[in-house]
Amino acid sequence: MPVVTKARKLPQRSQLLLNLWLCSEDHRQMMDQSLGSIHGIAYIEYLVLHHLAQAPGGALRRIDLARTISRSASGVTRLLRPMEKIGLVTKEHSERDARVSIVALTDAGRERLRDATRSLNQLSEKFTASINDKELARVESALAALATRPLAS
Amino acid sequence: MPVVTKARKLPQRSQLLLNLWLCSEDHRQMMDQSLGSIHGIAYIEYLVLHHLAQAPGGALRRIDLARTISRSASGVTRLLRPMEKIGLVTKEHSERDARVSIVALTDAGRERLRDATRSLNQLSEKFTASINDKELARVESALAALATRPLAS
DNA sequence: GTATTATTCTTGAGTGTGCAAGTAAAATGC
DNA sequence: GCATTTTACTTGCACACTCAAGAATAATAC
Repeated sequence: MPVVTKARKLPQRSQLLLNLWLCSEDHRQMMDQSLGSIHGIAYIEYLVLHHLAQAPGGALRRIDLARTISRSASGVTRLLRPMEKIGLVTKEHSERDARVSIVALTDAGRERLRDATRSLNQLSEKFTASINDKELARVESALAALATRPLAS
Repeated sequence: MPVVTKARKLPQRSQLLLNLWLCSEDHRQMMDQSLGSIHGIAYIEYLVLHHLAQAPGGALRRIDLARTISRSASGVTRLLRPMEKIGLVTKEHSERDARVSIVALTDAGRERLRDATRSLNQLSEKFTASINDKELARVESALAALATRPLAS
């Protein structure tokens, strides 16, 4: 007689994190495709433009950018290369520290960001249409609690 | 005089999705590292084992597995190869349809899943320690609403 | 039954990512 | 000042993933 091990459900917290992951993956794929086909940039590239625009002077050290978007330093190097090539950002040198190189938003980058933001907002509206503002606020605060670092709001 | 464009904050819903993504990425990286160092499997491999265990008979068609874990068919082919090699799963043929190949959990796979689940639960507890059960339930229902397909609970 | 279309899976090519190692420069210790 | 350590960045390598194309089989149309 074969031993049948009953498949068990996971505890609520494990299941929640699994669902968080799957849901976020689906959302990212959708955003990647939409932003890619409409504006020619990936979601992660949008994130770069956005964070640069938020930074004073529209510029950041590469290492700070890397931490902000949860990528490695080498990841940032390779991510920025094509963005420099098409003129969305430029590479500048720090006068104080010869090790650091600064990545700065160009006018073209600012324009692309503005256009892409319109699409992003529409897509986000659509994607979150099923939950109301009250629920939204709750999820927002729960996410902030979960995060291992301060989140923008 | 230089034109200064004021950096604007994003609408709440766009910002929420951005935060959801970042939070989920951090969580995934943490899980990957922990499960990898302790049990030698990636988070995505854990997900495979888990879904196989949930399926009747501990087996699934590759294409169904792919949809469940939000990966492409080719992604599943390459993901399963090393797992077959170390004996966590086996490849079987369908008698009804010669096109499909079935992936089935082995005893070793079941055992690895059981061990890894213990770690996963501990990690999940720790990761979600900052929110209480009530908030947890709210996030759970919000996630279910956001998802484009039914989520397990 | 035969032709056409759809489905399942695998493979090749291209892309994106991290890690480890290497380079250069700054900071620290003495 | 000089040696050591730390920091910022880039590059080589390995790996995971997708898409497009191809092979085999099933389903559908007629």
